[in-house]
Amino acid sequence: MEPKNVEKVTGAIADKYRLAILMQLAKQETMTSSDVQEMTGLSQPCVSHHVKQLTDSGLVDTQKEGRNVFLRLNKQALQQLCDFLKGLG
Amino acid sequence: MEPKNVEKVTGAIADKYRLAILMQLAKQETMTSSDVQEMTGLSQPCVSHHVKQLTDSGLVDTQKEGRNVFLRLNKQALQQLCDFLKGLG
DNA sequence: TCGAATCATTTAAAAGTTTGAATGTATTTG
DNA sequence: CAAATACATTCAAACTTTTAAATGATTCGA
Repeated sequence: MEPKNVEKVTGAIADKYRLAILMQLAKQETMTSSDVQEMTGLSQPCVSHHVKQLTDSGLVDTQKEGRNVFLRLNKQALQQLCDFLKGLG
Repeated sequence: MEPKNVEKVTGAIADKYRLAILMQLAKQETMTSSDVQEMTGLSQPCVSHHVKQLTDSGLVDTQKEGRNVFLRLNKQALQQLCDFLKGLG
């Protein structure tokens, strides 16, 4: 993984709410933006913004079905970050 | 590693200059703040600020010798972050 | 001891992030 | 079709981070 991408991915993780989303997706496989809204208590536009950061970073994939957007962890992206960190240590 | 700490550590990584410092420490074992200043071209106070973020996060240990501060990667902290990420994926 | 070197802190400006209200689009339900 | 639901986008305010100038402390060398 390129440093520029590491910067982006770690930046995506480095937020209370986004980390909570990632942790929930680790337990739960998928959730919708509405689920996130309920879980966090954030406004819908704010959730939309956080979800965008997660998808832009590659950590989360989305799949639109009807009105809903389903989020899913991208385990490969996580693995790639892990590999980069191992390369450092 | 606690989520709160993950947030802090990933936040410490998520910067161009701080990531460059970490990558250099992966190659070079130790460097001083002056070395960082030279490497990055940043002002001395700015370097001091970034180094503080890295040490506060636990990713970097410092050792003062005379006028110099020697930086060193904390591999255990890196490993702990890695373990957390593995737990997600 | 004097001057230079290394680093920390304070302060303030510039840049970036986070947030929600308002609004818009698309989809489902009655 | 009208109303409701799910989500995106635009905008502006609040907040945080990044940056360097100014200053101060400590250490080393001549």
